[in-house]
Amino acid sequence: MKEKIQKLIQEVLKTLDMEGDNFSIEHPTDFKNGDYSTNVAMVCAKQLKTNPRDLAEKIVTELCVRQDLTQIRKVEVAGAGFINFYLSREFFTENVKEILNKKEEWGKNDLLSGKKVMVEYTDPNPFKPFHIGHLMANAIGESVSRIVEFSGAKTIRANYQGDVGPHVAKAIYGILNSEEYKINGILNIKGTVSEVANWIGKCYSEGSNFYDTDEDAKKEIELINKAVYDKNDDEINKIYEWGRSTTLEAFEEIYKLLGTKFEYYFFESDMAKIGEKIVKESTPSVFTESDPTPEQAQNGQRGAIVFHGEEYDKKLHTRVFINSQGLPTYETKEIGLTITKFEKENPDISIITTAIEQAEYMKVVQKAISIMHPDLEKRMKHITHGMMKLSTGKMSSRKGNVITGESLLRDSMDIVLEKMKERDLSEEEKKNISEIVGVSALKYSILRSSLGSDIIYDFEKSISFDGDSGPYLQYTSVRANSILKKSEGIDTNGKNDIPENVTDLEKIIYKFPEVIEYSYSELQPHHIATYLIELASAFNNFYGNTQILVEENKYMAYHLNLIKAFNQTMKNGLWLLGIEVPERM
RNA sequence: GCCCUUGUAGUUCAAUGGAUAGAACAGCGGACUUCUAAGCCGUCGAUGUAGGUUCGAUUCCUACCAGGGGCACCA
Repeated sequence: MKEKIQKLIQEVLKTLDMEGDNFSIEHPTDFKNGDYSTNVAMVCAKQLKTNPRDLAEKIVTELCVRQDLTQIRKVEVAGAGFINFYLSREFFTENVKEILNKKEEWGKNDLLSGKKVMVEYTDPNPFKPFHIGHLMANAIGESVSRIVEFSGAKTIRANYQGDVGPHVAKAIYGILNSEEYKINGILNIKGTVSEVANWIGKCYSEGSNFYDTDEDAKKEIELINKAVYDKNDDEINKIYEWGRSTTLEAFEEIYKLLGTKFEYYFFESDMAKIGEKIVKESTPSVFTESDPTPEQAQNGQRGAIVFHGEEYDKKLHTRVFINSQGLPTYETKEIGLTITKFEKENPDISIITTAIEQAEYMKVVQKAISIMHPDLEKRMKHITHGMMKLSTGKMSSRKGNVITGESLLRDSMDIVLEKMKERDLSEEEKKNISEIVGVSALKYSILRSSLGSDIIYDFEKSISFDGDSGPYLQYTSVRANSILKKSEGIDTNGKNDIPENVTDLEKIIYKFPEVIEYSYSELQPHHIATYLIELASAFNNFYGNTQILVEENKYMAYHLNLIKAFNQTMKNGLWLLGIEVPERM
């Protein structure tokens, strides 16, 4: 429709002997001002030095003599010179039909058709807890993956995990010094995968404490680190393999709960070597070896291999890629990872999701890569998330543990279960619903605001499910489902009239595809979240003020179709946020 | 010190240079013996400060104030 109006205006401009393509067509915030609105007269009036309102009148007159104004009921000049378009009843009726036909396809676009997009997100580290930041990255990455998919791309989901490095050695040190291990080795560690993974996470933080406070422990951890790398100690190898696979398995359980499935798992241990080779080959052309400090020189060390970002863009800075001990840093691994992705899948776009602290660093790394491969510069995108802060200020979960991503999820689910106590549902059903709704409460809290900003997670409010929340959206859909189910046996013969008035609900539903396009172009899932709240609110208003399943409702057939169309839109929209809709709740 | 980023209602968030700055929560006030009240309706209430560009600025530019992040061998 937007394209159609745009074309119409351009034709009119031509007949009026004017030019201009920098005008915009948008939806007025208030329905009173029409369904579409353009500022073309205001933009053009300046060049012509005429009054914008007069010009607008002229354009409208010209528009109205045209034959192809189907689906437009009225065109009007308003305000400072806006031209407002009012869509006809037929347009909205057709739109409902279109949605019922398209079903899961409703809202898709072809902005990326034939393209391949790789999205990397979550990136937890084996041996460390899956914390809240990983939860955020997962929610965002999954949503972005789906938005990209809805735009016609083949989406490839990737996860990048740090399976070597000091954190692993700290965890192993913690395990070696734990009571449980001392008694009977790792076989003595009992519990579910998730419990064992939590225990390993605890060993990590204990090991980490020792590293910071105890010189002997620090030395020992450095030896373990080397042993992990060299694989020359049987006992350490055994613990390493066991710990790595246990924590990875625990992550999989969380992904399942969250509704994510990765095609690729990349590991730092593999990327280090690849990156190192690339960096060394590009020294000194891209990277430079800095002079060693006097201290380093005394130890017989060389300078670090660095990249001077500021030489290419003064907003960038210098970063070390290979340190003076000859070890590759994270930057180098990132290069290895990026190049590996392009070699394996050659995606048209490669999106990475990380915490916002990495924003400046990533710019430098991506600059270094684009100097070696100029064609990749425009294909790499980095999106970030802020920190999740808990408004209550509490740092431990209901069960008294440190708040990990998983404990936050479990708490959400527990509260939902509690709320459903009174509902007439089986225990099995309640459990399933509490999982879906608990995940939704969290995901929505993360996705409702724009990327990069911190999120204040209010336990009480987010789980209260009022208003601006995931469960509110789900509940709205469940109500729609419920009425559709009840209507199944009802005969709608003689109730096929189409109402003359168009509801706000219909005026919102048809915008869905535009919202997705916009959300994709900005890589911002929150536009969808905002839209769905508006949609749900319009539905609840309709539902609350319309008696549908009553004998005297002669619009029943249309109303039921409208509800179906709403429900399809809500379902597709929630899918884009990675949220499922329960049958009942 | 330099670079990036954010300041919107009591609180948590929206707003592709457009019309009367939109929600939710909290507060206050309603309706319903109707299809799920986790709902609906009404009401109170906000653009950090000072300039500039523009027909029009929450949005762009400059300065200041206040938060967050980053700036060489961590990830």
